[in-house]
Amino acid sequence: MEYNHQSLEKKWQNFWAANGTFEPSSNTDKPKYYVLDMFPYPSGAGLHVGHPLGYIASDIFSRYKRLKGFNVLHPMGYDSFGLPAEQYAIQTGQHPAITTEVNIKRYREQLDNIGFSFDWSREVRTSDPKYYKWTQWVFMQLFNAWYNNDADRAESIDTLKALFEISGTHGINAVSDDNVAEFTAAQWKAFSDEQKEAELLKYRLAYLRESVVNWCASLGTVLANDEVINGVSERGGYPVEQKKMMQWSMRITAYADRLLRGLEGLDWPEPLVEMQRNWIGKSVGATVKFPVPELNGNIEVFTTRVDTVYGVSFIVLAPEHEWVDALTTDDQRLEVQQYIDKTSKKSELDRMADTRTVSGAFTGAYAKHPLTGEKVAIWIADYVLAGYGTGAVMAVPSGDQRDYVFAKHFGLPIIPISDSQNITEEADPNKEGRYINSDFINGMTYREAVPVLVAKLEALKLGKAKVNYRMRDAIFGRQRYWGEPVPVYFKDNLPRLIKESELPLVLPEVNKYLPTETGEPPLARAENWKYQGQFDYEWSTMPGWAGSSWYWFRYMDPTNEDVFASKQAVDYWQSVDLYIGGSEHATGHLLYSRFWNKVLKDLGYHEQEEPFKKLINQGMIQGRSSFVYRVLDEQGKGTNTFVSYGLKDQYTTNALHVDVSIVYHDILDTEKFKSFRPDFAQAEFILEDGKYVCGTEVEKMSKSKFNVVNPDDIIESFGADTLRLYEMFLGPLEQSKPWNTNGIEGVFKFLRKLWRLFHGADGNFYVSDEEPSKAEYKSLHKIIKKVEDDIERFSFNTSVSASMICVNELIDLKCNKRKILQELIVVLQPFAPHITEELWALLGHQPGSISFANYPAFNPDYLIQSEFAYPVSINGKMKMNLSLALDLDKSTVEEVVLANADVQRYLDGKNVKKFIFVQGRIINIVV
RNA sequence: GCCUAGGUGGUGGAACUGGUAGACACGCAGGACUUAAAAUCCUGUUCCCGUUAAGGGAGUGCGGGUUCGAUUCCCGCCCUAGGUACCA
Repeated sequence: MEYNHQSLEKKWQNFWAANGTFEPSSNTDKPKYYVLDMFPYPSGAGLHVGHPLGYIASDIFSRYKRLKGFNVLHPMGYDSFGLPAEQYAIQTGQHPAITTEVNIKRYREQLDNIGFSFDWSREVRTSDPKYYKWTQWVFMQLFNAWYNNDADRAESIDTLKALFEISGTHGINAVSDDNVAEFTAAQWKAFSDEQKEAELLKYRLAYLRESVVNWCASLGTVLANDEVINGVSERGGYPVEQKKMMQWSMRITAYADRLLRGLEGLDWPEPLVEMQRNWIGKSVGATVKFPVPELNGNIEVFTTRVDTVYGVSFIVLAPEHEWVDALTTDDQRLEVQQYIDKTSKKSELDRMADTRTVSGAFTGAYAKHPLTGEKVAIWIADYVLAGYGTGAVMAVPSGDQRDYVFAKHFGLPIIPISDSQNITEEADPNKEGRYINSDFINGMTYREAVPVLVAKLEALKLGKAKVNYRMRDAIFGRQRYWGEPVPVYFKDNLPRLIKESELPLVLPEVNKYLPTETGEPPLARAENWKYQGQFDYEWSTMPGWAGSSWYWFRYMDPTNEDVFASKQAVDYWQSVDLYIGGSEHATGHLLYSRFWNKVLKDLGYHEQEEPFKKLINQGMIQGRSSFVYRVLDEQGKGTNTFVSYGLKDQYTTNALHVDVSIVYHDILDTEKFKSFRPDFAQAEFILEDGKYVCGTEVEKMSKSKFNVVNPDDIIESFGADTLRLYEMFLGPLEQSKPWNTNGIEGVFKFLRKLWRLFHGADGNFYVSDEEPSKAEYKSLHKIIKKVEDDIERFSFNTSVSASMICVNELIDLKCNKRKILQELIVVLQPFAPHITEELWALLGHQPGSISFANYPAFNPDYLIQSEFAYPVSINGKMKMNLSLALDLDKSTVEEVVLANADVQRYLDGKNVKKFIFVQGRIINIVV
């Protein structure tokens, strides 16, 4: 029988599904291993060939781990709440649940074709009420928690209430809103229920408060910072403006430092760790207060260079700073007001694009320098951001380039503060010299000055050491329909949780998926949707990241109706050992997941500080578009003639995308092209060498560019095993690369050769029971070692190459020996599961048992010593590698050395006096 | 600007801690089989010189350095991709 991938692959996919082959055993002594993929949003376009890249890699690793004796959890599901389904609903009136269901079905079919070892019995969908019941439950845990800085962990809100009962706010060290009240235990007890709730809300990890948000009018919703790219929405690219709104937020800033520290122990790609570090943006410095006698208060600034405080020659406030109005003198009022008007009109984009122009306005007011007592002018300028630090900076023109430019532009003093500064052209922020013009720190170095200054400011109560973070609390509400309802109702204008027993709070039906006429979110349209028939529910829904911020727990125990996952399951599976997904989630999903994981840990639901131990970012697969060149006539109109790529420069042409499915090795199938579009039916071609050559370009895969390659088509022609191997063979997993079907025949041939190795010319299966030769064992054990090493370091492209070499060698040796092939197919099983299952069964093993066979043990004795290169030193210092010459068993050590040209050259005729051996190897040569 | 990754044949890419650069595959060229084509198999394929060959020279973005030996390590520069940006 010839290699028939179509029947063979279907057969095994059905077998695996029918037998639940990949459900991990619940009762086992095997060590556990949890392999997770970032679950997809099921979009209407279906999968293209780029989507499964990471899934194939994780599947190879999962299968490999099973062969290595692990109890592997490898689940899959759908992140099925999201904007596209809702946009579609708005346009068509179709309920998003229906669209989602259809899309999921299509995804599932496509995924099934590839032969993954997912345990589908554990599938989760974030839009399923049985699932989002627990997303709502997690929200409740966050609502019912506060962050105790002294314990450095979240605690139940009940412990905070208890502390208030005993001593009021005295001694509380919590992460909270800025505007918390101070009160005694007696005052607390005297508070009304509403007052207490209002106060507690300022401490909860999930809280409601008025905040400046990224409002996207086109999408009709607010967006988190990571959903805004360059001032426009990540989805759709619509403009985003700043707006004050009552919003649900998550107090992720409470975890800033733990999120930062936790990065150190993770086996994650360095760029990704770096991205999270930058996002958290820790800066260590100090706050300094500049008294303003007129207002009977202080302007507080944050600085990382408190040592430059004597170089302060003015203060700059953000135009939005709350004191600007009160500070501005009557003389300056007009100018200040004009400046504020001007900057507030600038969009976020303009403000960023325009970083070169210096602008600002003087308020007319002065503050007192905290140490010298001198008058310091107060300015406003839009280079100071209201949202970072205190929204005010102390300007040190000699040490900060922006302050320098500003001072030069407005003619403000520039005070040098260090004997090593050169400030004739620009600011000089170096920390090398000793201070000048700096009163009591004159002559000190940077290291000496900082602690003394901080101590002095603290003694004066005009400053203290402070750590600042760039990360903001995460906005949690979305004014959209297709998301988890927030399990909250309003009583006396204050949010209250519904009871746990009332979960899930099911998404109500609405007549339209748009905001109401009064601008309320779509959920406000739901009729008779009131808690206990009288209280309004929260109308905003949770953001897209809610459901994905804890889903790895649900896979551990997906059908449990009593808890999000049983204690037993959580204790067993612990956390994800290997997580594979794209790096685009660096500052969104991966940060929020770590946050929720830590909260759930603090509240005692599990014991893992981090959810994902090892992370791999697979690269993106781009499309490779093909072009034809239409000749234009003298009026610039398109003719019916198309010129081949190599000759196009002789004509005036315009390039048109042509469907990649009618192009083979960049040669256009001109007949198919004629039926590609009706107006091409009469097309004529100017050929080169009798062929029409297409131009190519690497672009994003998209329908409009006709460069989408559907995995189903590849599987139809070449099979799932070929697709899997080829995706891996394409290059390093982490690297982004364009899809190019051109090379796929190479791996297809490889599988066919493997098949033919077991089959005689008559097409019958045939293996020999003869004892394999030394050379045959060598081939086998080379691949065992190579593939094992490569899988462990996720170098799948090289393991595929090694497999090809091995099969070629066995073909040259005409080896069809049972002992060799049996182990070879186990090694190949993770990559090409279908063909190997078939061969395994043909060898007489129980069907399906290959998935849990033992990975063959590597035996170094089968390899000659030359395979082990090792370094050798000469006279104890020089290192060289003797791998080349040790091939011959008969060689004496002298012969070995003399056979190596490099060694000879180095020895340069000198006599070898002595060889130093350790464990039968030369490690040193003395001359 | 800053951070991170990378730059190797016609193409995708190998070379794991410095040790025969270009594995493996695609493509291309030639050959076998065939009336022919497809499929399959075999041979060759970094570039330059050498009629073939033997042989020689150059070569991993550019310029230096360390080393017996550098794609690999160090210094300076150029380019590409991703991230980030008045963050005080």
